[in-house]
Amino acid sequence: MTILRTPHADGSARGIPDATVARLPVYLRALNTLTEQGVATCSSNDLAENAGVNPAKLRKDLSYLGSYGTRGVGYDVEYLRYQIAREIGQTQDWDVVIVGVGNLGSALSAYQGFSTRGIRVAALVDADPQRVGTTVSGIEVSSLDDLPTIVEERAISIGIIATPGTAAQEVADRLVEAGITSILNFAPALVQVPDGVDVRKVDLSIELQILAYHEQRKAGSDTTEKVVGA
Amino acid sequence: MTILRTPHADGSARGIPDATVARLPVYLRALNTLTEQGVATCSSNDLAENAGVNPAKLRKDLSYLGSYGTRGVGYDVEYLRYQIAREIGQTQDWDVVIVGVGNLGSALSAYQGFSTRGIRVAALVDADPQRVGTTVSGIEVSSLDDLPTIVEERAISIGIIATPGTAAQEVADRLVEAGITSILNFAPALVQVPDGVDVRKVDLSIELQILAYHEQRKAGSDTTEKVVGA
DNA sequence: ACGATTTTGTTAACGCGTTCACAAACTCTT
DNA sequence: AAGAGTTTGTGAACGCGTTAACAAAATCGT
Repeated sequence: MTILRTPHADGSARGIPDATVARLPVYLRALNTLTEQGVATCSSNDLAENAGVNPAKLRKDLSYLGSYGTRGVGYDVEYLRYQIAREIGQTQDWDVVIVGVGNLGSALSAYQGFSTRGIRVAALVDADPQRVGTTVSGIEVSSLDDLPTIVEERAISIGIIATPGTAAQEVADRLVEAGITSILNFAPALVQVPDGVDVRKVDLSIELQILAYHEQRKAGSDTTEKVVGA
Repeated sequence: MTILRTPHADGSARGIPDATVARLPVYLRALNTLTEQGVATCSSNDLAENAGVNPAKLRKDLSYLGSYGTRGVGYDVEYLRYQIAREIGQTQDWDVVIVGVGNLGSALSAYQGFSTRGIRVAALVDADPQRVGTTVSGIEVSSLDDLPTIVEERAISIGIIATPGTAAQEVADRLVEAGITSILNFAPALVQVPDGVDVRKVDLSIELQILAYHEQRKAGSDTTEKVVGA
């Protein structure tokens, strides 16, 4: 069996590189900033600076979506914003369910950045009976056992794992079983999922460990590097 | 002026690719898992599976550190764990300061995953006078104005921004001014820092937006893709 | 109307990272 | 001791992403 994607036809489904997809939300935010500043038109240079990327890279990224700029002029901020929003599905709101209402889960449920970006925390779930029934960020916490019902009733396709690492795989299994097809995993553990389910992982300590590595090199370079010549 | 790094001499400072550095903490965790399971020796296949990467990639990554395995046998789990820990500076604890004690900052200050990975939250700082003086996760919240003193006294080199996006640049400036040379930015905003300061960015909503994009394609593929052949 | 200027969209070169494939090196069995 | 079987370390091929460079297309000034 072969799946052919419409190559350039309707304007929606081409093969956009992963690296580009990951930057589209960044461009979206930069465009929002420009709108707030009352800017109606911008060049790729302007936008690239606001997004923190190379202008050529920005133009190449946008070229995967279509030709939404005008040569000699630039991009209409509002128009481009809409085109990108449509491309990444931000013309609608996405309901998500958070599993694990500990410190991190609670913080995520209250996170302001979600609502302004089309993410709505629709349900909270926890395995701990003591937490079930309590209200967090104005949402009543449900039992992990009710996941299938919640997911189906509210047509949720995205789940967030905010549990300890030991529970992550179990939770992932139950999310998939309940019909979730995209998972954002904050637990410090690798989770296995069947084909067709997307998993992204955010590991808070790894980011710090990477910084620590570079710190160590900065400090260590005083002794292990040799400064030569003029 | 030219800076030469010792190419292969003492065993510490070579030019390890960024992509490899980002994976070393993952290997470290996988090795810890193996240790807990009582495994004393493992092959690159075993370890790669635990880390969720291609075995060849794992071996190549490790080859940047040195030759710590034995052909025909594999890797001594404890020995390799120590070598990686030393390479990424995890033989010591790293003190960090968190700026912004809102929902996210509070959650981070209580995050269990840090302590087990050599990260110690040494100080909490907030600009809001109402929060200064309160105790969060057993740590007294200090004023943002005290940042220089705190950073110097406790020899902190890593700072975490957990403020709203609007405050991010201001906080970054003050962190740099206080002597911080590595920043982990959770605020949904781009921060500019001088050369010599490392910044890494974690954007919680972007990760979800990327998932939403793929979800949209999954849903949309019913109509825009054509399934051909058998 | 037309040349000068601006800025996009795109092609081509480049570099980094991943993966394959295999020789080198080790253990185990006989 | 020697051959069979493992597994590492690495050179080479490959692919993806980034960047530079430029032609195409628009505006502006005269």
